[in-house]
Amino acid sequence: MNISEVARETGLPAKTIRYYEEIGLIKPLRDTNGYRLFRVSDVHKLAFLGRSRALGFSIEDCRRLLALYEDQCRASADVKALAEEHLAQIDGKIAQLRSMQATLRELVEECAGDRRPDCPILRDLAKE
Amino acid sequence: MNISEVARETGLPAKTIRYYEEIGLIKPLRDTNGYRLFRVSDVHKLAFLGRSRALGFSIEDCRRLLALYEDQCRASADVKALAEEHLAQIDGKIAQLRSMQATLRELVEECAGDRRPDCPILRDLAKE
DNA sequence: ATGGGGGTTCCCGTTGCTGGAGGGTCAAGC
DNA sequence: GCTTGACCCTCCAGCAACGGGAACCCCCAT
Repeated sequence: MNISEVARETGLPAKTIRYYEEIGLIKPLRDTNGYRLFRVSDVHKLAFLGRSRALGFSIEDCRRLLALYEDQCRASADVKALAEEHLAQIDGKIAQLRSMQATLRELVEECAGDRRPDCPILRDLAKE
Repeated sequence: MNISEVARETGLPAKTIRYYEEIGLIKPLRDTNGYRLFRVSDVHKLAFLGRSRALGFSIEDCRRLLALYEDQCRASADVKALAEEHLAQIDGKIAQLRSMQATLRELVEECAGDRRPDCPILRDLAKE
């Protein structure tokens, strides 16, 4: 399988697939002409990576997840720990965004949004 | 005022202040020895930037907000539009994070987290 | 032979800084 | 006058996770 076919199957851009090879996440074979040659297992790994990334795991986390996936002797506790840590970070980010959202919503509601220069949003940003 | 004093007052790292000058957000004076010399208005702008950034506005948005702030003839509608657009992006990000959070929470709950290799998290990431 | 649609590498740009190297400046103490 | 330490300066590299584009190779059909 060549790269564009793999891209179609996994939904990942070819650029991303090349990048994943560059950083050692996959190691496709090479054809005599220099083209990458993907095995089914490579495609499988790429799909795994795509789903891990879609859940917001960092590349380094994905690397660890992939290693655990390939290790038949893994302990599910290790996977769970990784996922829980990531979940905690997501929780934190959501909290932060919600705080911004709340503040902004208030300010936007207070703002007349007309031609006059007076604006509670700017006033808040400039306060003190 | 020199940079470390401004850093203390605004809560921004000196590096960040230099960076903001580099990209043209502020234009402090220079002392004869080459040191930056900050006016009260510079400090004020930096505080404004700090609060805008804390609300999640991008640097370019901050630049626009600052321009609106300085423009006595601005229309509050312009500020409101900017804020609403940003708010919409925050809403989108929260939605995305919540979807990740929901999926991850489910998977984490299903996972035994013991020494056995069987793991629903990995199974989900590898599915199909 | 030529054209079009693959593939390849390499390098720069993104966002918003942060860290560090290498060097000038200033105020205090001896 | 000299040193020491705490400032300040500029410039360069790097982070995450790619994306865009140049310059070039390869293969197949007409």
